[in-house]
Amino acid sequence: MTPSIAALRARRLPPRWFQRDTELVARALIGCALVHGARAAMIVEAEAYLDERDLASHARFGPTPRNQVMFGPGGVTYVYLCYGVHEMFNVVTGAAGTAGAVLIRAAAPLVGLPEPVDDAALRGPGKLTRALGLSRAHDRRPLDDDALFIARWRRVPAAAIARSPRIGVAYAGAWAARPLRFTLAGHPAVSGPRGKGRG
DNA sequence: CTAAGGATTTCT
DNA sequence: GAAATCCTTAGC
Repeated sequence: MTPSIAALRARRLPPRWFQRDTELVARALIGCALVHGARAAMIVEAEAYLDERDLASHARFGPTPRNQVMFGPGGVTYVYLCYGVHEMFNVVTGAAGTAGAVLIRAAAPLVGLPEPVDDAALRGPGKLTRALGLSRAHDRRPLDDDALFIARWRRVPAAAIARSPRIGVAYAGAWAARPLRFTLAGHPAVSGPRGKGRG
């Protein structure tokens, strides 16, 4: 079943939707559609990155030129380059003055993706941004934009969502173990460990 | 397993 | 300024 971009636009989530607790938003993003231009994909994996206390978060050093948007109000993008190679797409969360963002790590193809499309095409944060045509050019953009937004799509029951430690943050001490990664359990597009379920 | 790759942040 | 670090991926 493939939705139209127009139908997704009608279901667009407003800025206020993102201006809530980061962990709550990360979980609620599973099953939503990330839309850029004519391309859309269903989010199946997302990680919460919290405020200054979270030693895995970019916010851990306080506001800097790069991460400053994390300290503003939710509902805007935060895109940065990692390992000199990969663009990482995040959504800023929470109220102004409280740092927080959610990293979108994997999605399942919905519409408009360049062929061939398979589950691996958007599995992993770097591949996801490449497939959707997102880059740092899209940093700090409002998410209620006509061409870049997130829409309510599939309703996901609580039992279908798995929690696990975040990927690639082993340096963060005790924070590395916290279950701030949310996945659609067993979905083939989820990167790394796929959580509970048959897979 | 490791190299690539460029920017960010923290050090001297 | 210099050096270490980094929310990864593809390719030996």
